[in-house]
Amino acid sequence: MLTNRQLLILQVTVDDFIQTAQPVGSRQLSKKEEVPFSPATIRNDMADLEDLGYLEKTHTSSGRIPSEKGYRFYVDHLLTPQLASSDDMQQIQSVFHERITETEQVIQKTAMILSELTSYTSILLGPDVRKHRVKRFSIVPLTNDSAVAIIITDSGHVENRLFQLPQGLTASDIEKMVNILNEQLTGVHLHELQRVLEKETAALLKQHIGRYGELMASFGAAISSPHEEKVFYGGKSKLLHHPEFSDLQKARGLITMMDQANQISSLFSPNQAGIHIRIGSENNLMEMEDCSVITASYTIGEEQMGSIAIIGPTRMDYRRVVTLLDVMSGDLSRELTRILRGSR
Amino acid sequence: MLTNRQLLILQVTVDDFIQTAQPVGSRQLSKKEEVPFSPATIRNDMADLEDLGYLEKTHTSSGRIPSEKGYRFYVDHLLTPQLASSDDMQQIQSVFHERITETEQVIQKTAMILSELTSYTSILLGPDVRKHRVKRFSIVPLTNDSAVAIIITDSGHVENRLFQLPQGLTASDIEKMVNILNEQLTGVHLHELQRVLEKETAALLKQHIGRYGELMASFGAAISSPHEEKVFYGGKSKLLHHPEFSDLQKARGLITMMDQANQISSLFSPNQAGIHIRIGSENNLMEMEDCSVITASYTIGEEQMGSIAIIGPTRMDYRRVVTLLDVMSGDLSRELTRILRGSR
DNA sequence: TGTTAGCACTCATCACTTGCGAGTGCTAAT
DNA sequence: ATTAGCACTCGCAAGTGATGAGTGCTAACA
Repeated sequence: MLTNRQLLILQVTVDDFIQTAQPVGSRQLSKKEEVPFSPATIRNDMADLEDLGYLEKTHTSSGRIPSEKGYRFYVDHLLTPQLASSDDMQQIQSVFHERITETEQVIQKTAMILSELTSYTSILLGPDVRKHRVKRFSIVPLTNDSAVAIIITDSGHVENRLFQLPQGLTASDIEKMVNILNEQLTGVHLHELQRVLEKETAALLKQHIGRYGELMASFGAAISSPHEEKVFYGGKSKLLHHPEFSDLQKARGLITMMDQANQISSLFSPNQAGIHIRIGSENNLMEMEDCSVITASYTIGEEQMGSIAIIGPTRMDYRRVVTLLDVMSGDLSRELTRILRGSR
Repeated sequence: MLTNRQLLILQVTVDDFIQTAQPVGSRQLSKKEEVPFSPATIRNDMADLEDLGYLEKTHTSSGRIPSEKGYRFYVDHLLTPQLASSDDMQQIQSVFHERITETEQVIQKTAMILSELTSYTSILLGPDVRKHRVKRFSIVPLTNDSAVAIIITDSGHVENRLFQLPQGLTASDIEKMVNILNEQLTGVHLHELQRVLEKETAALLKQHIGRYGELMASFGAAISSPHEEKVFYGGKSKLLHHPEFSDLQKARGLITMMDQANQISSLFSPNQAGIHIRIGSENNLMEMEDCSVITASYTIGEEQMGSIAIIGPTRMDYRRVVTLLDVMSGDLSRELTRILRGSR
């Protein structure tokens, strides 16, 4: 069990390192008002903390830096909550001042502001489309042999797909088809779409539509091609301004990773409410060794919709980021809910 | 006027520098088969080329590197055309093998392949939506007081906007409105939409729809909020692998620039057909001092739709990139045209 | 007259040394 | 239990010298 003094020293050490990015020495610490002990005393405690695995040295005679375990302890036990400054609050509110005409636009802007406020990189996972329900189907023929299928969801999201029309399909065929689709598929989850279409709706279509086989081949494929979560970034370059990435190797690795959307999703805990912190190797990604990820999620109504994350160096300002994320995810949820569930 | 030997030496120097990224010395050049002259002769010619501004030295006793003027001359006069390798052709074709269900998807994939083939960064400007014409309007109410407006263009592109519904608007009001919009606005260019809506359609709507004022305030704003060209990147991180950007400053500058979409458009010549090359400072952008941009454009039918660009170091493999861009832009145009204009 | 060999000179780069300073661990005194 | 003192460690920056690739110039050569 750690003594009070050890707790204090650990906290101050982490705080100091987060601010300066320099190894923290005992002399330096003892100068601070909060630490009324001599360098020697501090050294002893630091040595203990090192033995316990909370601190590390970069070389035999350097100051200490927090280990991953140190950060973990700091985050779990030493992080005192904090109110967002009114300045920050104002910035956050500004996202919602303009008239909202597109959900994506709001999310993109949220990403930007977050990265601006934190000086780290933000990632927003767009609404998980597969959870949305079909509100309306529509098919618009473009040429003799191609058309675009449009799905509007109850969340106001619009998906569209090109598909080929078989020769000789009439306008009334299409009208019939749209009617059937709307009757049968309204209210179905997008991820259920393919299943329901094949098992239930197919038979009905077959009865009423000419050239059923060809039509379903291209339409079915178009409709069920994956509905993906979009990924929005804010301030990709922000990370590069922190000293831990002045190593070109690491910088490259990070940028490359961010370009590969598939890796990104592994950074998000699968949809738990609340704020989660993953430190360094806890991300299970080589490129993220020196990074921490803090995630939150936003909701529409009661339903979990998407996630917000901030990526920063392990030496990031956890306290500030946690508060900002907390406020931001709350406001975003409230605003989206207001618009899309206002009154039914 | 340059002698034949000087032309040769300039060409070989640029070629060599493009390959090695190292200043080219006279001894080194004289070893090549294509250059049957002694180092001393080469030195004399190089000195002349330097006086003329085509070559530069990094320091008093280093080899020569091409100046911007040197690259410009090389690109304008010494670049012999080249056929794409069948390997490259195959890769390019692969973009179109899958069934195409979304234009954006094809463009995104094009961006990826291009950057993969060149090892530079590619930028594709999506279709310039403002040039498209309205094919169909649709409005889907979400809740009592919000709805989503959908515009389908003749190119199969779908735009959607959220807007507020005034209290007490009936379903039949909306139906009427959609009918009027479709009658009046079909065939109108998207960039003309706001004008036509205000000048011509507004009067008609006013006659038939209750709560006209409130409705038009939110609907009009939603519809006319900018229809932007989307920007697609391929291989943002690719640039960082070239030695000219091992300087963190420059790398940061580039990545930051790429995050600011508004700067990007300035890299594209305003919609000229054919292939254009801008070298270093010709881009009028500080961050791009050490970069060249090669642009081409793609069309749907006869109409200029969007642009393709490759960003590489000034020391980029111009010949290869030009051929690849040429082939790719042609294929992309052909494929998009086939799908969207197949038969009317 | 155009080309080439020879030579003195320049400059970046790398390995090596050295001094400095911040920091440590240990021991003995308080 | 805490602190002062001291010898020791190590990273870092500045300085040194050797190396080699490259140059400009001049004189010889075909």
